[in-house]
Amino acid sequence: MPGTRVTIKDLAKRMNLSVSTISRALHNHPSIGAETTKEVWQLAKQLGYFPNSVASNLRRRKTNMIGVIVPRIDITFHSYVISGVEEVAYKLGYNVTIYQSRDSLEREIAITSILQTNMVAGIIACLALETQNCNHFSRFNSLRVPLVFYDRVSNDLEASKVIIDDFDAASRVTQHLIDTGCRKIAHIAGCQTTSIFASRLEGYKAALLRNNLVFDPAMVYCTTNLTYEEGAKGARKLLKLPELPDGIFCANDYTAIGAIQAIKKANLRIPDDIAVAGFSNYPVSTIIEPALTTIDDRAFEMGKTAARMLIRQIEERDANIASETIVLKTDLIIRESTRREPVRP
Amino acid sequence: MPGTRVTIKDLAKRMNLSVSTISRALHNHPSIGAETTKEVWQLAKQLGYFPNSVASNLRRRKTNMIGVIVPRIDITFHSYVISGVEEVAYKLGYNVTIYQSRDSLEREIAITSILQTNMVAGIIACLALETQNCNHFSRFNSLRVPLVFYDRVSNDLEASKVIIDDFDAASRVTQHLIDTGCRKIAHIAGCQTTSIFASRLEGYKAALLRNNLVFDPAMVYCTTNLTYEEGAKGARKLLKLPELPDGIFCANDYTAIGAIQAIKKANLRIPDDIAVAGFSNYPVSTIIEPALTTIDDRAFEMGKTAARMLIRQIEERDANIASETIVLKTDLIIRESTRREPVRP
DNA sequence: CTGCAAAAAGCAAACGTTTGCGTAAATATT
DNA sequence: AATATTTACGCAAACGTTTGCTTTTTGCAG
Repeated sequence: MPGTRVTIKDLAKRMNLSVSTISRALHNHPSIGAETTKEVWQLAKQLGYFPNSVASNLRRRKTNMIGVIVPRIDITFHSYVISGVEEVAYKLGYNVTIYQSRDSLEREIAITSILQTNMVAGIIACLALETQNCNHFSRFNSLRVPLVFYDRVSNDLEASKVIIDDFDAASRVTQHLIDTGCRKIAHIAGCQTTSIFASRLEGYKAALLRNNLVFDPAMVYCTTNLTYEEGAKGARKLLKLPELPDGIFCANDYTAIGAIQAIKKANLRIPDDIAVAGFSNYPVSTIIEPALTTIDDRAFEMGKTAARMLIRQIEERDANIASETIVLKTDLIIRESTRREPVRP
Repeated sequence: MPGTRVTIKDLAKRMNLSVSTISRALHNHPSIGAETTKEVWQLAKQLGYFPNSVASNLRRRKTNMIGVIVPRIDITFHSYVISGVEEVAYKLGYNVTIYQSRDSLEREIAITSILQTNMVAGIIACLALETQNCNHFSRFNSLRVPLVFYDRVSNDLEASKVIIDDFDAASRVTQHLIDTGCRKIAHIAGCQTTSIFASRLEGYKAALLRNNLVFDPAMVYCTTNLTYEEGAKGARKLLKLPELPDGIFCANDYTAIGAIQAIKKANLRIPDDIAVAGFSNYPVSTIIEPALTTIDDRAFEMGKTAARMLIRQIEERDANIASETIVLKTDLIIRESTRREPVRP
């Protein structure tokens, strides 16, 4: 950034003061006279002085940059999280720099190096699907850079987490399906090496067992990426089963919507023939017909919480805070896709 | 970032070389012996050395940080743009820092100050709705920080732009509606102080006139924020007109979807009674029923283009590139919401 | 051996702040 | 009036790199 930037030195020369005095004045340090301080501020404004934060960062040996690693920015969930992070970061004087792992472990590792090089003050991350172990994050422990995971978290690493109770949420959705009369409930599941998706499967299982329903592995369709297409594919497969399911719990809203479209194309009624529930409460879940029953996963809230937690850890680093885990409450949002009419005789 | 970071000095001491030699070796400078260079790299890896980019940035007087200002991250369009920006920035060795103006001028101004303080290498921005004049961006001209606007751009400022031809796109959609037999076409318009939305209105008008259809101001419903709710509200209002429209062109997909839902609630058929077209080609436009005819605005492409353009300007700054404008091609995507059956006799 | 060019490495300043410590003048305390 | 205290400011080093210039070392022809 060339072009002639005005620096503290320029102000010092102009006022016949030392740079240290200027610096202190600009920070309203008490040891500088009120009059002087005022004049410095005036001149600074007049000359269009802007502090150079990279110099400041170097000297102070810390930045106020928060590094965020998301799988993909353009997935609704993550864009909401980022929005929340940016919101609180901005208010507390932090900057946010963003990287997409695109669910690639290799890229995630490269990003951690970049973050270290850039001296970020703290990190918020959602693990890539490919990521099994988190050695590449462990360096931040020794560097004393706080680290907060959200949603897809690591258990083999000392770090803070903001999550929802996927097991509980999944179990509640499933229970809801049972309550509306479903007896043969299928599940379109996410990548089972990722704990949140494994938990959703477990929650589903638990609800079945709790209600004395059999758990049939054939009723579970596993996908790696939870897209519309995968949802539709899963539904088509489930519809070919000898015994048709009367309810489907999908691991996210995208697959649920794909499933709904496939089911409608097969000329089956939702929810009368098959009830469908999703997970995340994306805006699109109110657009699809019938509107989708789903779990609100509090994405924006999750971003804000992660940022607040991280910043607290950054600022109280001396206090040596133990890592903490926050579990956000989720809401079951009931809409038409599971609102079964009482069967007419 | 305390914790003991290993620096160039540490390497120098360990190898009995000067820091300058180490620095040059790490940059594979030819004036350092091949053997030495190799050993330096080895030791660096062994000791876990990572360059400190803030020191480097200070010395080189430039960063490789690209500042991005978006109205909101969680709007589909912008999240795609950001994704594109991040994608090319990552590949070319740049970092991306993101700020939301939330369509507030005040906040946008504050953000420009932050960016200056942070010595960003270049800026990509989409103007806030509130922004009428761009004085707060002009400082980057004198600082010689390249600036690329996308989508909502400023005309009263020397800066590069990546846009689509809103007038042309709108005119094509409207023509399409006319071609399918619509004769009384309404328009749900965006904030008219924003040029892209004004252009869309103009394009709509132009298509009408070109086809000898009257332009009726009563057929235009203006909104400030193009939300689902506003779309529904606009549609309800249009449905109360003495003469019902037989087609509606909406300034974006959100309003189009709101309109579709309102029209369906009013028990009118789409497209038979009223055809509806949107703008942006959000994923949700394939979810709504009937699927929405719309303009693909190439959001991801726009982000990539803006980033490439910006980085070129950053790196060829000496060349003193004049600001340039790139107009991306748009596609008219025809779906069920305008696909009228030939009227049966 | 000498001289000389090329190769390899070192010196030291600079980037713009921050900050511990020191000091002079102004004020307060006996 | 002499000492102690406070107030207001300056000095200079440091943060970790980069880089123009200088110096040393090496290789080699004369």
